Amino acid sequence: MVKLKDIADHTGLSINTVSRALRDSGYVSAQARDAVLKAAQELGYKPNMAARSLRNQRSYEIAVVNFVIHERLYCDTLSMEKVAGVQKFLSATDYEMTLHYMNIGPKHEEKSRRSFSALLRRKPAGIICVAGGEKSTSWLLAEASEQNIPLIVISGGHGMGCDSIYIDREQGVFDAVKFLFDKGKRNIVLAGVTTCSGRIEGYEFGVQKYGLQNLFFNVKAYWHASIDKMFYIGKSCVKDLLKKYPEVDAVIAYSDYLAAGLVAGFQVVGRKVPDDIAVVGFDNRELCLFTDPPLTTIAQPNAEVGEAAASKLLDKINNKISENNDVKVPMRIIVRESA
Amino acid sequence: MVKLKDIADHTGLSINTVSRALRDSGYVSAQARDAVLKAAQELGYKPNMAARSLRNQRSYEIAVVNFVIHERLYCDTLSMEKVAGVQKFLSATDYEMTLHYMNIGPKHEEKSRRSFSALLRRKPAGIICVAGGEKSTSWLLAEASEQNIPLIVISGGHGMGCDSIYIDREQGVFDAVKFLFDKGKRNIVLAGVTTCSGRIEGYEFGVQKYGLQNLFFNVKAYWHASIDKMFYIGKSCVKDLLKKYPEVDAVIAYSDYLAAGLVAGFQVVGRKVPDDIAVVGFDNRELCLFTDPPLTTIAQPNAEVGEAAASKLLDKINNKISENNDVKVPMRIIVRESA
DNA sequence: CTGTTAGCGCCTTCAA
DNA sequence: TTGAAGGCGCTAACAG
Repeated sequence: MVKLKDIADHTGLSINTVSRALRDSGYVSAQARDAVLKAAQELGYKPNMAARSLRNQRSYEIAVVNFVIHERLYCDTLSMEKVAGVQKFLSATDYEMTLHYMNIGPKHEEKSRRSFSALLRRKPAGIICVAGGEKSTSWLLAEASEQNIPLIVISGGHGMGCDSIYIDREQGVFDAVKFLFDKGKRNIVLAGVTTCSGRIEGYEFGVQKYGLQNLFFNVKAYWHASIDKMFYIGKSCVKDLLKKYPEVDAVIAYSDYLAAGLVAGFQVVGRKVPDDIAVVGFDNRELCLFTDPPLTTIAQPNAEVGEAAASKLLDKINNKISENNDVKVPMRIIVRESA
Repeated sequence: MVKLKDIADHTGLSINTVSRALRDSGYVSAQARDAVLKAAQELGYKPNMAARSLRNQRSYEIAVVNFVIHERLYCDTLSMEKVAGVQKFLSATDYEMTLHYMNIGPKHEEKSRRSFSALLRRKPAGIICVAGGEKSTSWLLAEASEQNIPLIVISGGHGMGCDSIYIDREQGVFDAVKFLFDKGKRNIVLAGVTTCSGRIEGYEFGVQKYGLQNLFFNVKAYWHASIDKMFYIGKSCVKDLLKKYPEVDAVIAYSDYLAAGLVAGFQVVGRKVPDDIAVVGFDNRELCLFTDPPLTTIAQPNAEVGEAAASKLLDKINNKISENNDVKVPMRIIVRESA
């Protein structure tokens, strides 16, 4: 393994000068610098991160914590695409990404605390929390900041009291309203639950702006209902929806699973999608490809979000930024055939 | 941070004795051992892995390489569940899991080689390749073994010439044949492509054993066709299938996407699933929940496979096993309503 | 601008 | 059975 000493021997300089040259930390003549860089290149030098970590008393590990709100979300595509984005960014740096899973919710709190402590004891250079927008994890932010470990949350909402990259659901739904309005739809229903953050605000802003009626339809599902249940609810709530809003000509659903159910339900009662009623989903799940017709939906740019989070975290680690702030990332409409 | 010296001071022993006691490497009196363990517990000692790595000239990083055969497979659920299984196992050890992505196929080879070299230069303690069953990656196995880095492949086939955990597709399809036979089906078609490894063998073994006709139906799809295309092929091949095998009363499809298409296609032509024709899919994708009726399928135990791979890799790292061998993991049928 | 020195925490000699 | 010494590769502090 090529080490500093090898470069030192090769160039006739001291180990220290080589080290300074490679780290670009000044006090090196241009001549020495060039010689070192050339030798390092030729010999294929790679720093020994273990030695560097030991010396600097800090690791070069970025821990990504995937918050698992629900058993089925262990490998949720939306999260995993973000993780892949983080890894993509880090692969071009000296940092390594480690991946961790943590259940949240009251009955997992003790175990989560223990595993988070274990994580902190490894002193990662930074932490990225994926999907950790829940209030129930504030203890985690506190612990990390207490130990001075930079942390960024990828979240569905802003104002976490820490750095965050957040998906602008509000704008996404607003865009969907605009999209439907431009298609000539004038009676746009939002089908969701009262707690579906961002979506309601974006919807209300949209209908207000375009002078439309606020037609909120509460599907009365649990936020974390199983996905097939959500589908079933969508399919079976169609009658109620049509009774409550007979004039409806478009629906924005708070999840693709619900939207898929609605599409199936409308078919059953003989309403044509999208001509009679347009349907827009949310999240761009794989399922969108298989509904009939395929589902137009509002997508998160997951990979980009992951990359942005990693980039911002490294800035924070290197003290390029100081005060906490939220970076907003836009959603965009994926147009298929349901709207 | 609590280090060996702290425990040494606390117990009045030397650093060295403490170290030996903690690592259970003998030459320590029972008395000293107990005192050390107690102190370590009390003080909350955790080894400094950077120091240990530096000293031992080896890392405690297990690199998981997720092979990406196709753009959409970056975050394929089947792979990611395996990754989660690896992480679950490792979280109870001193090892860390890092995650990497690598495209395979001729046009990515150069980049892959570079990124694999970069990975090897970090000297991971071991490597787990997920979905790396392709011949095109043999160079990778060679490089790892050249550098003496233990490697395990999670694969769809055996006989990789290295340690592997492989999913027994053959048995999975055989079980499906048995399952359908027990349901009274006697004209079971296998719908797939000629290259879908394991499935054909399992099918042929099954029909032979139960004295059935070998009814293979070639769907003429590319192995890596996009998933919506696969669905479409399934839907549109129904007529050909019925023409070729009018007597068919069950179909085993080589992928859930194809199976979902078949279900949709049978509905169009008025064949009832499962009464007229039973359909069994492969992989247990999320889509199975949303077909009408929901899809019975053959599932891989992904998490278990990941755990098994991690366990076996650590054994290999610690020289508990020597010669290469393949561990076969069974698939199992998930019964829903399509069969 | 450059080189020497010391030490991060751990583990492997080797001596007691 | 125990302890002392040395060094893994790197970088900060200091001296030249």
